[in-house]
Amino acid sequence: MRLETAIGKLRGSGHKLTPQRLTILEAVAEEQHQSMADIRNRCPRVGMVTVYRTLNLLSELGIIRRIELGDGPRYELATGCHHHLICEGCGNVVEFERCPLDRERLPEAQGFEVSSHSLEIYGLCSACR
Amino acid sequence: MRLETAIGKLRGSGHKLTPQRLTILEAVAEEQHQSMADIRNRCPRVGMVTVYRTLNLLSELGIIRRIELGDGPRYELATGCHHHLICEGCGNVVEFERCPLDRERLPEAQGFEVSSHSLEIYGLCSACR
DNA sequence: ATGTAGATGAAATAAATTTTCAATTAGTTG
DNA sequence: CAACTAATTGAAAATTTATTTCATCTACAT
Repeated sequence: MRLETAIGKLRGSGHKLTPQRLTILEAVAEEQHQSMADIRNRCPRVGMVTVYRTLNLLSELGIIRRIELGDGPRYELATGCHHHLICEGCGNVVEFERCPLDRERLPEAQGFEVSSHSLEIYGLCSACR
Repeated sequence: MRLETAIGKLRGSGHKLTPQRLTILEAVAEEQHQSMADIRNRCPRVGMVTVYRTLNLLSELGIIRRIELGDGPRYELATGCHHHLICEGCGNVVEFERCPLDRERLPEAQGFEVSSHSLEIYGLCSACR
């Protein structure tokens, strides 16, 4: 999802676009799986309360998503595909692009309409093996 | 992973098997994605501190895993495959068994040795559509 | 049975998150 | 474009969640 789409969703659901919200959105969009600390560092002038509230609002609207990769909560834009490799040795996380999902085997048959997904693959990185 | 395997891992890494740890392990094993509240309800006689410490220990040992499905942290046995359908409308979560991953497309080539994974599929359940 | 390193839990502490509420502002309306 | 209003912000307080401390206890090796 592009930033513009996110802003459209926000406005479309009757919320105001404030400079704070824009800053936070940009912070989350800038890189994958941002921690609270990452986000607050990128938004030094936005009050903590607003950061928490905005992350909750954006999550509820389905614009961003909270994920767990081993340490605390992290946030990402709720785009179609996220794939993470998580090393159980050193805790390092890297993304990869190529989607290993077989669409044929997705459970759409149950009446569930799939919009996006997040995949966490656990194992050992080459350094830790 | 069966409970026995988990116990083996725990002991094998030089930790003691206490009744508290066993209770907590059983609580996590009993059902998928258990919340802190779920776990504490199932372990009423185990002190809060021990619950937190044990969940951290078991996570570090790779026996259990912390995941995020929309509300707070949840815990599961770190078995090979977990697949969740998360409705963005009502927040409901259901599991499904059939693994939609195409092993061929997993990034083992990068020297990463895959041991397990967790997949979260977001969308709308039939009721919310 | 005994010894001991490791484990537990109550209390205190710290960290993370939410609520409250007065002041501010985005976006509409005249 | 000035005025209005409901939504938003943020400082402080409150609450919730998680960790540290430390005296006591116990699993398990001997």
